[in-house]
Amino acid sequence: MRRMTARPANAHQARLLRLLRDGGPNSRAQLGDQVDLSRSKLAVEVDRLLETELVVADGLAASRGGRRSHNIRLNPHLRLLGVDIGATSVDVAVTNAELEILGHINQPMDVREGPVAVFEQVLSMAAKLRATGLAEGFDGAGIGVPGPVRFPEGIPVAPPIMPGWDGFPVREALSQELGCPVMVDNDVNLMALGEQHAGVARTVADFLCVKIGTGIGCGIVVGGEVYRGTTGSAGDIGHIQAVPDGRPCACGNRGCLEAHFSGAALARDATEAAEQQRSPELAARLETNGTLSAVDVAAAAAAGDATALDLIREGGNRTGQVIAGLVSFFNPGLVVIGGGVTGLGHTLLAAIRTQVYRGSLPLATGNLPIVLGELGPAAGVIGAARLISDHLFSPA
Amino acid sequence: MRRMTARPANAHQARLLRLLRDGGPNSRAQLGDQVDLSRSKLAVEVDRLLETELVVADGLAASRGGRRSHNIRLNPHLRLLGVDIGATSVDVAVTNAELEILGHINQPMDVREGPVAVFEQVLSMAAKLRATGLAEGFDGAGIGVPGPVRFPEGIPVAPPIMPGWDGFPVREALSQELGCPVMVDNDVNLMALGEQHAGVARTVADFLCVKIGTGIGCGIVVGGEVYRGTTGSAGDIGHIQAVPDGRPCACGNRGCLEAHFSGAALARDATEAAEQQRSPELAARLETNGTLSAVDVAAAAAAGDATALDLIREGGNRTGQVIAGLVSFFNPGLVVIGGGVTGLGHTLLAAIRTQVYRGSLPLATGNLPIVLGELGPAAGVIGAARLISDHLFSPA
DNA sequence: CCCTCTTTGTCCTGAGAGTGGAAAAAGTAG
DNA sequence: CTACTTTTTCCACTCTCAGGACAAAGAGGG
Repeated sequence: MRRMTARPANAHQARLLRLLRDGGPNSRAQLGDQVDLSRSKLAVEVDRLLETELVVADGLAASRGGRRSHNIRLNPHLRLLGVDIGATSVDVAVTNAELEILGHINQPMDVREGPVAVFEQVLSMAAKLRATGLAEGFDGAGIGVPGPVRFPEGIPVAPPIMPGWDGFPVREALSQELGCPVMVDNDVNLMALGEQHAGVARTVADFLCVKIGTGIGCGIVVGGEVYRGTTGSAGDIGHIQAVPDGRPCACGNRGCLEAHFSGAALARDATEAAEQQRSPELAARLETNGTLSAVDVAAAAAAGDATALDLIREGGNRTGQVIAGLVSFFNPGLVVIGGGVTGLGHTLLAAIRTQVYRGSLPLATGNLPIVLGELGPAAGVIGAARLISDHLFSPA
Repeated sequence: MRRMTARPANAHQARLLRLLRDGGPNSRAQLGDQVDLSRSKLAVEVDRLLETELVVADGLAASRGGRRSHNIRLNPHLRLLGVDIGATSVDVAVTNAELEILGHINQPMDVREGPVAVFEQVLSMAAKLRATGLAEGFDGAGIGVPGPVRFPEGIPVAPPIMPGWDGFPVREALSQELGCPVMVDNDVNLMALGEQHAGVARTVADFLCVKIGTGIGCGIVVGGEVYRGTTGSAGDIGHIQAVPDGRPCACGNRGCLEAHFSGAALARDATEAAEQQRSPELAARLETNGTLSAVDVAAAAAAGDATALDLIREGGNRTGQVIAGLVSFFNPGLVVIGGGVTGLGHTLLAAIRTQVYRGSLPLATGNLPIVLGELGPAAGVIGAARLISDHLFSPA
C-alpha cells in the first residue's frame, strides 16, 4: 500500500505535528494558545498540513464557551514500527502517530546470530503484526540495538556484545526492506526517549536513564535531547571500574561494573550460590529450570531468601556508587532505573538510593528523584517510535 | 564616561558580532561567505550595526582580485572586564571586544573573607587597570567564582569553600557597582569557555575541562555550550569517591578525589613527607619557605626528587581513574587538564593518560586527546570575558 | 593607456511571510 | 430572544528577504 511520505514544509508545521503527537487531538484555537503565531498564519499552516493528509479533521472540540471548534488530529492511519533488539530477545511494536502501542510482540533471540538472521526475525514479527490488520504498511521505523551506533548513518560501531554487527548498515538495509524511513540508536537512548515521552521523565530537561539488563548502559538527556557523545558511545557505564582489582571482565579490565552486577553477572552469582547450597530457594529453582536468571533471583528474594537479597543489595550498592559519581558530575534532575532487573524492585532501588544520597553532595541530591521506569519493556519500543517520529516531524 | 549600551536587534546581527569577535576584522564580502544571507540583507544589517556603533569601519580589506572592500570590525573602544576569583587569589583582566587581553593583574586573596571584602579588592584592581588608560569604563563584566552558581540569577548556592557567599547576589551587586551588565559562573566553566575560545578546544563540540587547583572541578561542554546541570553543580567531581574507605574529606565522606589529590592535599602530603625526612628536596624548601605548595612539589620533581614524583604520579593515577569513568560516560572529543597544578606538567599528564587509556573502552579513547590547557591563568579571565560577550552579543 | 574580467557595493522589484482588524459563524447563558 | 463569547474566515497592509541589474573599483594583459 502507498504510504504517506509527506514531511512538514517548515518549522511551524513540524512544531504543530509534535504538539499533536504529544497532546493528542486539539482544536485550532488550542494549538494557537501554544504556538505564538497569528490566527491567520496558524490557519494557513494547518490547512497545508490537512492537504498533505498528515493531519485530519476529527469532529468537534469541547466547547470553551463560544463557537464550537473542530478538532485536528494526526492521521490515524499513520503507522510506526518500534523495534527494540536486546541481547537475548526482540520487542517489536506498532504504534500510531501519537505513539500509542497498537500491538506488541516479544520473542527470545540471540543478537550474536548476526544482523541477517535477526532482521529476518524482526521482519517476520512485523509481518505478523501487519497480518492482524493493525497496519497495512509503515510510515517509519525506529530500531534500538544493544551497543554503540554512529547515529547519523545508523551503523553499529565496535559493539562488544554483538560482534557480527560492526559496520553493518542497519539503517540502509532496513529502510530498503521496509520501504520507509528508518532511524537507529542505542537501546538505552531509546529507553530514555520512551520514558521522556510517556513515562516518568515527561517534565525533566536533564536526566539519566540507567538500564540494567544483560549489560549496563545509561541514556543521557541534556536539555530534552539525547546526548550521544563524540563517537556514539556516551553512556557506556558498564565498564566503569566499580571494584578495584575486582573480577575480570570480558573487556580485558578488572572490576567493571558490568562484571559485578548485570543480568548476566547476577545469573552467574545465583547459580554459584545454588551450587554451593548457600540458598535453598535458588537451588530448588536451578533444579527445576536447569538454569537461573535475574527473574529467579527476584522470585527468591520475594520469597525472603537471604542470599538472593544479599546479591541484589550488593549489586545495588555497586551500581549506586557508580551512579553517585555520575550524579556529582552530571547533576541531573532525575535518575530512572530500568531494564530487565527492574523485577528486583525496591530492594535494588533502596540500595542504589542509599549509595547516591550518601555519596553525592546535597546540592546535587537535594531534590533528586531516583525512580524505576514506569513503562517496562514498552519503553524501548515507544522510544524507537518516538525517534523516528522526531525524524519524520522535522522539516525536510 | 557613557558606555555603549546597544545590543543586536536580531539573531543575524548577533551572529555577525560573534563572527567579528572570533575572526577579527572582516570585509562585508568575507562576512557574506560565512552567514548565508543575501548581499542586500547583509548590507542592511551591517549598516544597522554601524549605526549602533557596536562595529566601525576599519580601512581597506586585502584585495581578492576585484574591487577593494572596506573592513568592518568591532568597536575598538569596547572594554570587557574578566574576573576570576580563585580560592586564594584573584585575576582581573581588561579585554577588547575581540577578547584580547589588554591588561591583567593577579593578587593573592582569601575568598573566605566574604563577598564584600573580595569585591572591594576586585573593584580596586579594576580601577587600577582603568587608571593605566586601558579603559574609561566597562561595557560588561564576567565573574568566575570557585563554587556552584545559580546561573540565571548569578548567585552562588551552597559553595563549600566560600561559606559566606551563599545566596549573595553577586550579579546584581557588581552590576550596580560597575554600571554595566554582569554575568557570573563557576570558575571551571569559565576556564572551559576560555580554552574553547582561544585555547586547545577551539574546534571541539563536546569536551571536558578538568581544573585541579585548591579543589577539583570539571567544566562540561556539550554541543559547544557549557552544561551546568539542574542546580548548577554539574562538574563537581572533587567529591567523587576515588579511594574506597580513603581519607576523610571536609564534605563528610571518605575517599573523595579532592581529599587525595588537589592543591591543598598535595601541599599537605608534601609537608608530611618533608617532616618525615622522606624527601630532602622538599625538606629544604620547607625549611626556607616555612610552608609548601604545589609549586614546591613541581620544583622538587623537576629536580628529580623521587618522593615528589611519587606524589604526582599517585595523584595523577587517582585523577585518571576518575576521568576514565567520566570518559566512558560522556565520550568527549577532548579532555583538557588545567588549574594550578599544571605546573606538575607531563609527569601528571602521563599518569592521567595511562589510567584513562587503560580504563576506558577503545571506542571512547581511540581518538581522544588528553592535553594541558594552553592559556594557563588567562583561561579564566578570557572565559569570563567570553561569557559576558556571549550575553551582550545576543538579541535583547 | 585602453580594454576586459573579476569582485564588491547599491538599488530595485516582486514573492512570500506574517500581523491584526473586521465581520461572519456558531455556540452559551439568562 | 438577546447579549456576550469564542472561533473562524477574509482582507488589506507591512516587512523581510532574495536575487537580478547595474554601478563602482580594482587587477592584469597588451
